Amino acid sequence: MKSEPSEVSIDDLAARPGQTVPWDGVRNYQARNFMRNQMQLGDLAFFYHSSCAEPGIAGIVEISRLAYPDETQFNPQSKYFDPGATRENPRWFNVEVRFIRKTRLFSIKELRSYPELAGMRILQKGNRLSITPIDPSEWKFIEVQL
DNA sequence: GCCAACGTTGGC
DNA sequence: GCCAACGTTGGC
Repeated sequence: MKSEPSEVSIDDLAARPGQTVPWDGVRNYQARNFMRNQMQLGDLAFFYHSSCAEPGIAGIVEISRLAYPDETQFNPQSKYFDPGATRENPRWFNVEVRFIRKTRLFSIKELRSYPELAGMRILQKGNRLSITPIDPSEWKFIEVQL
């Protein structure tokens, strides 16, 4: 799960009350569907810092609340406001994640260096999804090196 | 700041 | 339903 550290970094998450954050503001249908249809309570995810000086995996989080309607879509003040969404018929959903631990920075450069990880969605050319599923074998390969 | 790649929008 | 134009993403 990608987050810009200037918005929410792994340290920001660790400092929050309850060490949780709603993963709101996602406005891509595929990413929404991963959250709404696939994610289960207790599922683990890598917390990835994107659009920054050192992009890469920076920590591990768990899903602490199942997907529910993203509050920001209803707020005209929010940059994520969606005039096409109603409370009766919400368009966007988000899970909540909880801090598990910080890791060393496992950079995108290093991720790219391992043939074992070449199939990772996040490494594919042109990938723009902020949320992508990860193969269990890829998870293990990375986790033991963190 | 650049720019390739992609998703969305909207006129037709 | 097509597709050009536009906006966004995100590594570099």
